[in-house]
Amino acid sequence: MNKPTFYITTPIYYSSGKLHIGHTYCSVAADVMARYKRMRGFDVMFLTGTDEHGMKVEKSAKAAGVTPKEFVDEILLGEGGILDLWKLMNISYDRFIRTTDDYHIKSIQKIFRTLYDKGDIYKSVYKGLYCTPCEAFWTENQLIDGNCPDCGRSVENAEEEAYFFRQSKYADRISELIGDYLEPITRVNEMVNNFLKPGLEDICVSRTTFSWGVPVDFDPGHVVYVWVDALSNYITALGYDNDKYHDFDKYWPCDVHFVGKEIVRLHSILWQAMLLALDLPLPKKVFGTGWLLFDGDKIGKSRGNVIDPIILAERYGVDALRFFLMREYIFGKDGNFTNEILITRINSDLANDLGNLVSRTVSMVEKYFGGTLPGERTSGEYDNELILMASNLHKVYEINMEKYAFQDALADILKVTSRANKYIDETSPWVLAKDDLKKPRLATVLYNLLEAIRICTVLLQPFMPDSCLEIFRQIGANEELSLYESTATFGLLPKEVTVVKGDIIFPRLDLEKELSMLAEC
RNA sequence: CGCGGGGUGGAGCAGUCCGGUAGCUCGUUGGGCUCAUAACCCAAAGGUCGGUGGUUCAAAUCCGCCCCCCGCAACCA
Repeated sequence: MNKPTFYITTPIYYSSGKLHIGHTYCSVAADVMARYKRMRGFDVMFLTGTDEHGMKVEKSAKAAGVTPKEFVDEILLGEGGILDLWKLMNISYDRFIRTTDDYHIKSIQKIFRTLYDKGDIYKSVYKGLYCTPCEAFWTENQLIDGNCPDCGRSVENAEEEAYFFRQSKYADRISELIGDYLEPITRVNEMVNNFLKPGLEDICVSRTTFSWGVPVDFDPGHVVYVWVDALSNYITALGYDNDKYHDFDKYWPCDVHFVGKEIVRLHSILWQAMLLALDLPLPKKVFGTGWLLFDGDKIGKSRGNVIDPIILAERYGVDALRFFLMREYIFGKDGNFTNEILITRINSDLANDLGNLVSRTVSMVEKYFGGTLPGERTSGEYDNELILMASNLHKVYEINMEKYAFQDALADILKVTSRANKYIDETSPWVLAKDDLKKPRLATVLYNLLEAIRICTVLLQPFMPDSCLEIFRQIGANEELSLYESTATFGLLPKEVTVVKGDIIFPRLDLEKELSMLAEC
C-alpha cells in the first residue's frame, strides 16, 4: 500500500538579487522530474528554498537602508520576487525552506555542535586576503587585478580565528564513492583530478567579520559560514534535529540533488563529508547541470545580459518556456541561449508540429462529422506504423526520463507528432470526406490521430501541465485518459468521441517582430 | 605538459566508448497538398568531420604530435 518515495531538491538560491533564466532552468528541470515521478505513482518530496545569510546580503541590505531580514523578505516575497517567479513558472514544490527559518537555525546550531563535539570541527586560524573597508576576505582568484572585486582597493594578508571542518578525514571514503553518486561522469573526473587526488584541505566554516548568519551558540562573535548552513537545508527541511517536520526517516537519503556545475564540488565532496561525519546515508545522486550561456557568454549581472524569465514566460507562455528549456539543452551540458533560438524552437516544435496537429485534427472532426466521430470503422494502410509508434512511446520515454535525458524524451514524443502529421498526408482525409462510402475509413484516420495526440499529451504533462489540460479538453479525453498507465494502450478514447474546438494553443511567432520587441526589453 | 569540455554542410548539435555508405533540427531551393496556426508532406543542394603523421583492407571514431575556442582552479543554477 505504501507508495515508494522520491526526494528531489534544487539548490537553495542565494537571496542577493533577482533570479535569472539559469535558476529557472534548474527549477523547471526539478519540477519536471517531480511531476513525472508523481505521475508514476511516487510519493514525492520536492524541496526548494533560499539561502539568505552571508556578508553579501548584509551589505546589500545596508546599501538599501533596510535590515537584512527586510531585504531577503523583499527578494522572496516582493512583487516579481522568487515566490512570484515559481508561481508563474508552475513550480510544484512541496516544501520551501529559508535558511532564516527558526527551526533551520536551531538545527544548524545543533549540527555544528555535534560536529564540534565529535572533533570534526575545530578552532584554528583562517588566513586570507582581506579588504579592510569592505570587511571581507577574498581568495586569490576572486581578486580583480589583484584588488578587491567589490571596491577595487588593495587587499592585505590577514588572519582571524575561525572554525574548520575536517573534510580531509573523509577524502578516501569519498574518492571510493563519488563515481557512484555524481553525474555526469565529466564532473567526477574534474572532482577527482582537481580536488581529491591533490588532497582535500579542511574548510573554513565560521566567520567573525559579519554577523548576518547562524550564531555559533557556544562561541559568541562567530557565525556559521555559508556551507554548513546552506547544505544542511536538505535534511533540516525534513525535520533533522528539529520538531518542525517529521519525515526525515521517510525521505532520506535523497534520490537526487540537482545543482549547478559551479557548486558540484560542494555537493559531491563537502556535503558527503558532512553526512559521513553525522553518520547519515549519502544522497543517491548528485546531478550537475550545465550553464545557459548568452551568445556564448556567461550569464551574470555584471555583464548586463541577465535574461528575465518573467518577461519571456509572460510573452510566450509558461509552458512554451518550460518546454524550450527542457527540449533545447542537453541536461548536464552548457547550452547557448539566444532569443532567436527560443522563438525558432517554439515555432517549429510547438506551433507547427504539435499545436498545428491538434488544430487540424480537431478541425477535421468538426468539419466532417460535426464534432463527434461515428462508430463505424475501417482500418487501412499506414495505420499500424502510427499505432505501433504511439503505443511503444512510453517505453523509450521512461528510459530517458529515468536518466534525466529530458531533451531525448521530448525528441521522441515529437517524432510521433511528426509521424502523425505525415499520416494525415498519406491518408488524405479531405479526399475520403468527398465519398460517403469512405466515412468509416475517415473516422478511423481521425480517431487514430486523436489517440496519437492523447498518448503524446499524457507524456508531455510533466513539461507543460496547463497546455496539456487544454489539449485533453479539445480532443475529448477525460481525466482517466490522462493517466500514465493509459499510454501503453492505443484505443482508449471512446469510439464516438466528441471534440471541442478551442483557441490556438501555441500561436506561431513572428521572428523578426519578436526579436526587435525583446531587444527593447 | 594543472584539470575538464569543445572544434562535424550556412547555424546549432548527435555520432567517437565498441573503426565499416556521415546523421538530426533549423535555414535555403524546387515540388506536392488544401484539413490546419503561410502551417503540413516529398525531394534537392550544401561537409577533404581543426591540422598533421601513423595503425588498418577500411579512421569523424584507435595511437602520436600540433593549432584554436570555452570553462574550472576552493563565492555563483
